[in-house]
Amino acid sequence: MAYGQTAKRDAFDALGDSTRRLIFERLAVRPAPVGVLAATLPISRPAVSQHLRVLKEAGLVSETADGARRIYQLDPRGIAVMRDWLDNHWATALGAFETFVNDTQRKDDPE
Amino acid sequence: MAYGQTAKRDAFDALGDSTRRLIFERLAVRPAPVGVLAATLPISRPAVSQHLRVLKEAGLVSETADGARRIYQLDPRGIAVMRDWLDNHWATALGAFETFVNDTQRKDDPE
DNA sequence: ACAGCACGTAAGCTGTCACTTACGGTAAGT
DNA sequence: ACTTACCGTAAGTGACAGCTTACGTGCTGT
Repeated sequence: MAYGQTAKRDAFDALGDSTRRLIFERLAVRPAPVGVLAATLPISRPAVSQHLRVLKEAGLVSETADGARRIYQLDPRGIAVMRDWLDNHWATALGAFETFVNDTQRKDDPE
Repeated sequence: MAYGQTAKRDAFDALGDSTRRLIFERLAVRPAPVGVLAATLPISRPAVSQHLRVLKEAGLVSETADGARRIYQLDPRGIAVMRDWLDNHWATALGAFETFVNDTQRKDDPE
């Protein structure tokens, strides 16, 4: 499990920024190089590069060299890690909720 | 759809902080009041309160009054919003990837 | 070989956010 | 009624993170 729980950078940290979520959504529609992404965003091109590095370290995007350009696209591994985390904790919460109800219904029993 | 895409605060913004992810994980195991959470965390109790407010605004946790204490527990709505977002964009990315391959395989055709 | 393009990195600045201490409010116990 | 416990809010501070400009590198075409 190379991508056990977290990558070099946590995927949730990466998607915690709204600009990176925008980039993520653009890449979901269509893989693109840095310049194209920067043209549709209100920030400079180096800023997009920095965001892409964070997303890459989180395992959310992958890089493909194409001459002088670098094509970025979504990476399924990072998304899988996030989904697993959500599902796992949600399953735990469901079990805990039953225990919680059983513990508290002794003194409380609404309809 | 009261919780269409985002709540008052985006769920990804809320889980972008590692301390809030810790609180989230603790609440997944077992609903708890503020004081109990703060006792197991390296930060003060008011700090935990502030984090809980962020998580609540994001629809990730819900509050239940129990005398002077406030029991916090996970809220399925916020988690569902995040999963939907991930699944939706991932599905989009899969479709886009096919288009991308079709466009680029004209000059490239590996096995 | 040289000019031009696409991109990453470095350095510096600024705003935001997480944390603290101090305070006020509500509920339970004596 | 008074004290104690549990909690949220306000105000202030410090650190981090995102942004910009400037620069260096590698690839492409003429």
